[in-house]
Amino acid sequence: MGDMDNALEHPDRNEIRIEAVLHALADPVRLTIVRALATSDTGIACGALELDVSKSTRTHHIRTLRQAGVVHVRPEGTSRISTLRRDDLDALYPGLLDGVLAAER
Amino acid sequence: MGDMDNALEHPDRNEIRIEAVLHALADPVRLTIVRALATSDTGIACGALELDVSKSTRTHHIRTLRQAGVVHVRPEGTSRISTLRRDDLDALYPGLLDGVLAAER
DNA sequence: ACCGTACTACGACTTTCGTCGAACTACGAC
DNA sequence: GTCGTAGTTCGACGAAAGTCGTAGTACGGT
Repeated sequence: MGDMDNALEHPDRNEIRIEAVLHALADPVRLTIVRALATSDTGIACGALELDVSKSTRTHHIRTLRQAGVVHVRPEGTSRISTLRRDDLDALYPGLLDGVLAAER
Repeated sequence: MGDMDNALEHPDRNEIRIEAVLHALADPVRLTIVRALATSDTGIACGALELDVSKSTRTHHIRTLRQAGVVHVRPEGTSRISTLRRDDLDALYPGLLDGVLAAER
């Protein structure tokens, strides 16, 4: 059953590092994902995201976002539903997420 | 006199891209620089920054920040004084900078 | 003019990162 | 059970990024 190295592990709020968050957001694909998640309270399955990258690349980006503490991922059937960890990010870095999302250019 | 490729060129406010800003901020050395600049209205010379990297690396990071639109650099004698482009960043991405700087951890 | 200080330019090297395809696991439906 | 769908894992690859030392430019002081 794999190595369990990152079997849906999420950092606690106090384990989230600003450097990792910024790095996670500093990629066009991941930024697209975050923007999509920001418009959905229910969350979005990886495969339902409109991205022109392969499946494995999608997995890679979602994992990066998850390990950075930007998104929460929960299994649901055969899917993985991602949601933005808005409350945690707002608590740690008030304004950061809003500022990033304000850049609709 | 070099190639003038980036002779203190700064992007206009409307040329600043969020992706470049986030990438610029997503490095520990540059984050240190930004935090230092945030506490100084007069600006700081590259050499006056407390960093354990070489001179050329310092130049590299300051250029990255400048080209991303995060800092403004002006010559002053033999020094280059860097200042945070707080107004531009706040106008484009309100809250972003404050959020990043809130992370004093 | 000379010298020292402050920084930049240019390679070079190493590491990280984004990307992919192929093989694999997990779950639901039939 | 079989099949298909949804994601993951594992290398592998090329591109980008951080680091450095050396050499060079620019400016101020003497």
